[in-house]
Amino acid sequence: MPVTLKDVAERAGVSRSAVSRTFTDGASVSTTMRRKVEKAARELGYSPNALASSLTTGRTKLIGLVSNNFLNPIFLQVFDLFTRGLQDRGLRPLLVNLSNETDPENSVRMLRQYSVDGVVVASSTLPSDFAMAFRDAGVPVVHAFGRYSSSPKVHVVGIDNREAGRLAARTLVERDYRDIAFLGGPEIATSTQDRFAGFMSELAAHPKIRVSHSFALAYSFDAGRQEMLRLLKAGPAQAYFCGDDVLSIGALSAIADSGYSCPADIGIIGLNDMEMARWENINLTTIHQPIEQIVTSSIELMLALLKDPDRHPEARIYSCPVVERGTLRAPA
Amino acid sequence: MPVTLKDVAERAGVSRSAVSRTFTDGASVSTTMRRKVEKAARELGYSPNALASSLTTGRTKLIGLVSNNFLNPIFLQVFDLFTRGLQDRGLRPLLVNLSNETDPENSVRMLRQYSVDGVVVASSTLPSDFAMAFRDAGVPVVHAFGRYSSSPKVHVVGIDNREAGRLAARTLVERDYRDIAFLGGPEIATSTQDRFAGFMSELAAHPKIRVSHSFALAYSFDAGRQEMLRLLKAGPAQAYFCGDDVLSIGALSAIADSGYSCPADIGIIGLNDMEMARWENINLTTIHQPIEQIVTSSIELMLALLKDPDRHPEARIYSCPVVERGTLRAPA
DNA sequence: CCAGTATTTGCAACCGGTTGCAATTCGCGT
DNA sequence: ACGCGAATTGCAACCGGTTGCAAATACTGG
Repeated sequence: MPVTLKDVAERAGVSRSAVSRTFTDGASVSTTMRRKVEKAARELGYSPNALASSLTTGRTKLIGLVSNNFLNPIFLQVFDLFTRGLQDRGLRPLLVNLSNETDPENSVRMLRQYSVDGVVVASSTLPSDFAMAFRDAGVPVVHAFGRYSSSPKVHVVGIDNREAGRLAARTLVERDYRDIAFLGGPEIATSTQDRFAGFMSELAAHPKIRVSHSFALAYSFDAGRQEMLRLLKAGPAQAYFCGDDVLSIGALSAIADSGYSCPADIGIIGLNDMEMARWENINLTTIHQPIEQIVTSSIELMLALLKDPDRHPEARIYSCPVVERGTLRAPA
Repeated sequence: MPVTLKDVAERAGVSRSAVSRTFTDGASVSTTMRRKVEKAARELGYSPNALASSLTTGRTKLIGLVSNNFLNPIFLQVFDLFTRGLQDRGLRPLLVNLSNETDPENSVRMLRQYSVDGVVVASSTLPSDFAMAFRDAGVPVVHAFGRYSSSPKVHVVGIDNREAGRLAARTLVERDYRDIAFLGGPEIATSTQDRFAGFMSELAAHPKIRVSHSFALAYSFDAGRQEMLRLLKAGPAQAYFCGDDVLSIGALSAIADSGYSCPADIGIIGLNDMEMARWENINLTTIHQPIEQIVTSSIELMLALLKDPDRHPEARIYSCPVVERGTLRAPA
């Protein structure tokens, strides 16, 4: 049923190589030949089989897009930007959902079976083992939203989560909160670990300020709400740095339900600045994560990596401004 | 670098066919042989090249997942469920973002180049031409969230948007609203057209009720907010059926900002029941779209279609209950 | 018009697998 | 130990392309 190279060759009365060459740019074909072949191809509705050609060229133009955060609203933008950016450059995203997968091996095997040219791991919670497993399998890999390190083992694009933690702490201190807390995401998420570490390190310089911390079970509305309900019962702090925006919104809903008011009684600062954070009914003060830059940069890095797979691992880190909205009181 | 069938065959001292057979189930291999081959394969770290095999078998297990709604929060669940569901069945989603694509031909060509086994179009706004273009190219296709028809031209899974429009109208009437309106999504979206038609047809039976309508430019927060601001200035109705949840939330924010209150002054009912609708700070009364059923059913239908591509087109329609929350006053 | 070089074309082998067919080996009954 | 059918194995062709190489053709200047 599908029309192949051979069909076109026969119809045009030329060799198969000739047809192949008119469809690969940079090959030597005369204009006469090209016209003949294109005519035949058009008449037959031929388009070359990308997979078959990948066999000899060794490139599929397939890029594995691996994540485990499918339910976090931040990923709307991430997926939109990745899919658009990749296909604008002639690459195709092959999606892998890791939601309940712990072993990198399976994904590595699967993506190698489909001989992807490269893999983008998009997750702030996966340990770097995941990305390294791909690297070790010889597949170019970029870890977007990955853990920052001064001597990265794989290519990383994202933010410095420790710095973000420090920034959150500074922001709360500036606003004269004296009893503050970290409400983290799951403790195994590298982003939570780093944000926590940064938060604490900044506060080490302020011994007068009371600091506490706890962790929610997931980066989700329900987990944030539940943890905040618990904290409210036990006696809440004056302000919280929440692990991310969804968590913050869960916390906000708990606060409202318990008869407290934000920011009058309790302040909240989130992280991500996802679309919903600016919705007036939410209006969350938060640290902006430059999604677009991160995605664009990841794609560019991937492109460079496809050209030169042995590039030395590199960390591309973008800075995060605080976005002032309505869940923190004004600076002193 | 990558290890192939031949390498394994040589190491195990057997023919290439033998190796191939131990990796395709249903083939005749003795236990001795299988063990030998598996040992060699393990030692070499071999895993078969899915794309190469697709050349002869004619199946890639690749499924094109095509959409243009990447920024609508409802798609978090849609993508999560699709990717999980497909990969649980050994299929791989190849993502296509149609956001600024109007011509089906490009996508058809591209997906044929990658010889996908089937295509799922997931969109409530695309006209059915899109799905039909795939069908015409001989690719099994399911249109999830597509337009309902009693004699569908392609396989459709979703809701009956006209019925949803009628349900919305009934719900508003029951609550004794006498001046009501439809605030639709983009007028070219089939879902908006159908919801509008249903809404109006139900109200035809209530000549006493005042009805008006207008359309936002997109299914988005900003479009909803902007259109509602305009309506508020011109003199609003008592209650609105909004095209979908994001639109509703934009409208809510406009209402709050203009000093009105919901549901005291103006009632809102949305459609979709996306995750955020239940967030307490939003608490949107809405019509529930059974995402999980739709996705699961689409996948099952696709599986059936892969077995029997000539199956007669079928529409699978699921019903939508109203979810009572806080943006509509109580029934009379 | 011719030699000499530069382009264009086709042949055939190959990419990494699968599969029909015939040859071989196996298991079993006697 | 022998004969038989069933199960296993290898050969070789094929899937839809690409590409090195050599043959054929097209240009160039003298």
